[in-house]
Amino acid sequence: MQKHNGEKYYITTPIYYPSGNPHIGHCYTTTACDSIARYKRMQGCDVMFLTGTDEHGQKIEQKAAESGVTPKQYVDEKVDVFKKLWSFMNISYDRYIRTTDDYHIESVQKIFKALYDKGYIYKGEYKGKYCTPCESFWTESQLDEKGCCPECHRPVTEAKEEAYFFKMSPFADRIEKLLLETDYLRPKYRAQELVNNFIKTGLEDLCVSRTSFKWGIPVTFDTDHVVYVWIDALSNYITALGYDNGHYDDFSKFWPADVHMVAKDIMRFHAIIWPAMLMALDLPLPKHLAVHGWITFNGEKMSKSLGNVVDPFILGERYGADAIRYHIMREMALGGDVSFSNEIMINRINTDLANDLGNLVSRTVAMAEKYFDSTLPEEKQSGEFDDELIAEATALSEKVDKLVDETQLNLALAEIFRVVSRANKYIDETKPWVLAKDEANRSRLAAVLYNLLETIRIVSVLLSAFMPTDMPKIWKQIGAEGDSVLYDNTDKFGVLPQNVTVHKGEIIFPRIDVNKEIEELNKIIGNNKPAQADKKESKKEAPENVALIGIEDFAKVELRVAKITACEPIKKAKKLLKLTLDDGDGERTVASGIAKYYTPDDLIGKSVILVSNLKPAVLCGVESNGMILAADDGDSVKVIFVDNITPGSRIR
RNA sequence: CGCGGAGUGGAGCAGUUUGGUAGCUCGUCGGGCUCAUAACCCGAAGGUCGUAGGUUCAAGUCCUGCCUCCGCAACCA
Repeated sequence: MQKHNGEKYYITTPIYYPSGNPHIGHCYTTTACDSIARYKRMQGCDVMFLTGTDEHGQKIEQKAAESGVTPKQYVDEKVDVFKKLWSFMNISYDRYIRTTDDYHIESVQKIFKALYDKGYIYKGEYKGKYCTPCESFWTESQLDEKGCCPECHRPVTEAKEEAYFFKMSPFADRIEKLLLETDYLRPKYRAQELVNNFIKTGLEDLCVSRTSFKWGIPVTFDTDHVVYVWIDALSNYITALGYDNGHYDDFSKFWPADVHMVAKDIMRFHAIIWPAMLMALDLPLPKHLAVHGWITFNGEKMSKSLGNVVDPFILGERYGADAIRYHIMREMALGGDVSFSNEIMINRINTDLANDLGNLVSRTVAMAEKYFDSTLPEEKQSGEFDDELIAEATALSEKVDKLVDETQLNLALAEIFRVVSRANKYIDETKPWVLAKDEANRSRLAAVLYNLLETIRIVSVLLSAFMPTDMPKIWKQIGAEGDSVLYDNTDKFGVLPQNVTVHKGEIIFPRIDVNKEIEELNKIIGNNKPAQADKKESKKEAPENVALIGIEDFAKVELRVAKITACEPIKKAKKLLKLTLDDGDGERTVASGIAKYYTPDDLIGKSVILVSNLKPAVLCGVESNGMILAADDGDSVKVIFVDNITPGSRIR
């Protein structure tokens, strides 16, 4: 049992990018933080729980333009949706930061200037391709086969601009130590990967300003520039406390943060860039970075573009916000991904909440009502099995404390439900319905029911951090109120009055009919057929979506027959083969992503169709001059061979 | 040989640090109970712990090779 008298505790979610509506993934991070925040408050901590939205950037600018509103109007609308969801999910954030808030803007400008004055920020030039929807710069070589964004496969725009850069290299050693030698990163096993990929290879300086769009925080001393995402977004964790602004005055109290919780896709920024920024500012580092995986839907990564986003509003409406909160926290282990499906969720709700916990409350309260007219008599008689139940119940809070501190919420919930199971077993052991048959057992029966009510009290108080809406309903039924529902009494037994009165009420977690429910959900959501089927279909449909072109467009592509004279794998690449071709005029080198399907021996001596006027590109260190044609059905790739014709022949 | 992680009963996972009866949840089958939301409790079946070697009295656990999968990085011109 931990008791904290006003000790500070600072926990944050990332600030979310409101270019679309929130989904179940946002819900996970936020409810996990909320549960920890609530738990810490129960323990007596002075908690600051921060969430918010990251509202700048080109993508927002464009989305707004598409909708015919100003960027500010656009984000205002989205922020409303986020806040509505958090209210719906019963999220108890203490502060909500928007990067468009005046005080944040003020701080960011000061931080930028401070870093510049210290010499950590300098002016340089940025060259690259920019994908607006993904808000990402790519180098030429990173683009996909169509020259589009490697993530979303939409067109990119050429970008070359004057930009400010943040020097990362001075902090490399300290960051490496932070990752490898401290318990900053959770889970730790990702540290090695980060160090090898980003630090050992030399930390590249970070581009921290842009001139290509306007929707951002202006750099005060060079107003053509706006601050690019890093310094704007990451610094929210300190500006929200009042760092370098007069709006709040909590920085000295709450910084450093106890936990930043993030999903693995932004781990890198929080594991490397954010510490570097803090080091540059001479500020203490946060204590922990808790990284969780993704919620995958029927095995597919959830993403807006794939259209398999689970709408938390729909689910919450059907099963209750607490059931959703419980499910995602019970399933998600620190670090790993978790597969989400309606079936898994409904089963989880049925087994744990309806069968085990809900039914435990229901049968206990029903017996108290039936045998004692709802009010237990004062006289109790202890007996066999009591000690074990009491020992497990009173030992629970200490275990949960530890696991919450380690941000292992799934394990904390498992511990709690172990005690729920123990209580159900206790009923079988003590057989109250048998005791009830003989008036002589009256005081023993009373003790059994009292022990059950106490166990339920302890369990439900600890669970109230995770399920804040439904646990008070249980308290009402078991007659718990006031001090008895305090965290401080979760390690004590005998807190409820001896003559406690129960109030039989509605079923708190109704059982859900799995088949019926899934059917209805599918009707509502509509598009969640098995992911495999979807994939195949969309691939087949793709050609129909391509716009018609005229012959003049086709004429731009020069196709020729070329003979493969030599072929070897490219060392650094998994998918690439380096082909040496005779195109009729001479030799050229082409890299082709067919290493999975062909060996060099399969290819040497054969003739293929070459796109001969393709711009050269460097792939894995090999300059590729053109591409060869191959058919791709998603599962395999077949190169198109041409027999018995002279290399260099035009194809029309 | 780019870096890292993982392969354990039908499914999902622990256990590997500090070798010594292979454990949990769900599912399946059988039994018990009837207070309860057809819920609860007990029991059983089912694993040569990816593979081939090695160290050892003893290996899921340590060592080596190989196979497969995943993540990151890097490329499917």
